Amino acid sequence: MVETNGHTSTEQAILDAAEELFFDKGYKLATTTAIAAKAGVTHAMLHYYFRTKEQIFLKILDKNMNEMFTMLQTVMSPDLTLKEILKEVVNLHYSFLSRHEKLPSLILELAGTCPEMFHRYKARLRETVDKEVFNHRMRFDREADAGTLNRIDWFQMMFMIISMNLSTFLALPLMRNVFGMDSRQETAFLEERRKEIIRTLYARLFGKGLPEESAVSQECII
Amino acid sequence: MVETNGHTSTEQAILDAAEELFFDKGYKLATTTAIAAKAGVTHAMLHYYFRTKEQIFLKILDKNMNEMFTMLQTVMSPDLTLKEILKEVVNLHYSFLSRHEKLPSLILELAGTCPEMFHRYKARLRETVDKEVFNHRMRFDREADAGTLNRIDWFQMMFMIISMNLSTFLALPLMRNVFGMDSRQETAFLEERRKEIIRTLYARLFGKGLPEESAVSQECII
DNA sequence: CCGATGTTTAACAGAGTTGTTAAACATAAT
DNA sequence: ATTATGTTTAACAACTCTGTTAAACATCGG
Repeated sequence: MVETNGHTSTEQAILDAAEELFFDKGYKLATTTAIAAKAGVTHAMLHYYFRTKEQIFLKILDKNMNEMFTMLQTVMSPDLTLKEILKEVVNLHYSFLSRHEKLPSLILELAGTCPEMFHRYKARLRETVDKEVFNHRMRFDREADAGTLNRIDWFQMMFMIISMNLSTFLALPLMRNVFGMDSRQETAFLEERRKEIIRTLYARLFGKGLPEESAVSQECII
Repeated sequence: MVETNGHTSTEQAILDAAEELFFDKGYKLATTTAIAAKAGVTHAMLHYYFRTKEQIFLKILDKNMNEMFTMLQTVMSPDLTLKEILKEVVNLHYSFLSRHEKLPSLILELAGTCPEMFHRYKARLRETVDKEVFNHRMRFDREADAGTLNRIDWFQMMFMIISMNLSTFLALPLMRNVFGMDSRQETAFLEERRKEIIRTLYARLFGKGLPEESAVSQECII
C-alpha cells in the first residue's frame, strides 16, 4: 500500500484524523483511540506507524509551526513604506489565522499544560523576534524622531498587532456560542474586525493631537 | 467539625484545592483524585460533599462568573465623561483580570470543549451586553455626530477593549515561557501594557486626521 | 454510658486511557 | 508454491479516572 509520496494511505489517514482531533480537543483530550476511529483503523496502527501519541503530535505541530515561522519571516518585505508594511503584516497574519483558526488556542494550551513540549520552538521564536527587532526597530525610531509617526515602543506595537489579530480568532468559538452567528454574519464580522484593527493601528501611529497619555516610557521588555 | 460559616473545614479545603486546580489545568484535566490529594483528603470526600465533579466545578465557576458580572455592571458609572468612562472601563477590567488571571482561558476552554456547561451564563451575558448597549450606544453616536469623537461601531469598540485586555493575560504564560520574565519585569510589562491600551483607545477615538481607512460601515453584529 | 448523627476511610466497580504483542493477513520476489 | 516482508487485527496489560458502598470512626445530646 505504499504510495508515490512514500506514505501509506493509512499513515496519511491517521495524520489527517490526528490533526483534526488535536486542533479540536487539544493535546491531552484527543485520544489515540478516537484518532484511530476517525481514521478508520485500529488504534494499534497509530502506534505501529508513530510509536507514541507524543510523536504523532509533534509531527503535526512541527508542520504547523513551520508554516507559522515562514509566514513571520516573509511578512516584512523591506521595500515598502512603514504604513504599507503595517497593513501587510496585519493582513498576512490575519489570513494565516483564518487558515489556522485553532492553532493559537493549541499553542496557549501547550504553554500552560505541557511547556516542555513547547520548548523546542523557544529558541527559534526568540531568534525570529530578535531579527525582526533589528531589522525594523531603528526605522520606527527614526520616523518617530522625524515626527512622521507617533512614538511607540516596538515590542508593545508588535504585541498589540499580534494580540488584536489573535484574540479575534480566540474569541470566535465564544462568539458563535453566545451570539449564535451564522457563517455569513461570521464572515462579515471578521472582515469588519480586520478593517477596524488597521484603523486602530493607524490611529495610534499616525493620528494627530493625541492626549497626553501618549507619552511613551523608554523601558523595553526584551 | 462544622464552623461558624456553615462549611466544614474539609469542605472549604476541597473547594480551595478545586479552584486552584480547575484554573490551572482546566475542567477536564483537573482530576477529582488530584483535587482530593491537594486538599489532603480521600477523593471519596469530594463526592460525599459535592456528589460529582461537575457540581463542584459549577459552584466554583458560579462564584467567579458572579464576580465578573458584578464588575461588568458597576464598570460604567453614568456621571462621568465618555473619556473618563473609557479609562475606568479599561482600568477596572484590567484589575479584575489581574485578580482572576486564569478565568479567561478557562472560559475559552469551556466554550470550546463543553459549551453546554457555559449555557447557563449565555442569557445573562447577552442581557448584560444588551443593557450596556442601550445605556451607552446613543451617547457614542451623539458625540460622533457632534464631532467630539471619531465614529466607531459600538460592538467593535467593546470587542477591542475586552480583547486588548484579555489577550494580555492570555499571553502571560507564553511570555513567561518564551522570554523568561521575572516577576519585576512582569509587573512592569503589565503596567506599560495597561497604559498603552488606553493610549491606543484614545488615539482611535479622539485622534485627529486619521487616514481614510477610518470610515466605518453601518452594519452591526448584534 | 449509649445511641444517633455526621464524617472519613479503604476497597471496589466500570469505563477509558496508552501501549504491547502474537498471530493472521496481504503482497511481491524468488 | 514458498518464503520474506510489511500490514493489520484482536486480545491483553497496566494504569488512571469517576463514582459507590459498607464499614470504621468521631462527636455530641440525652
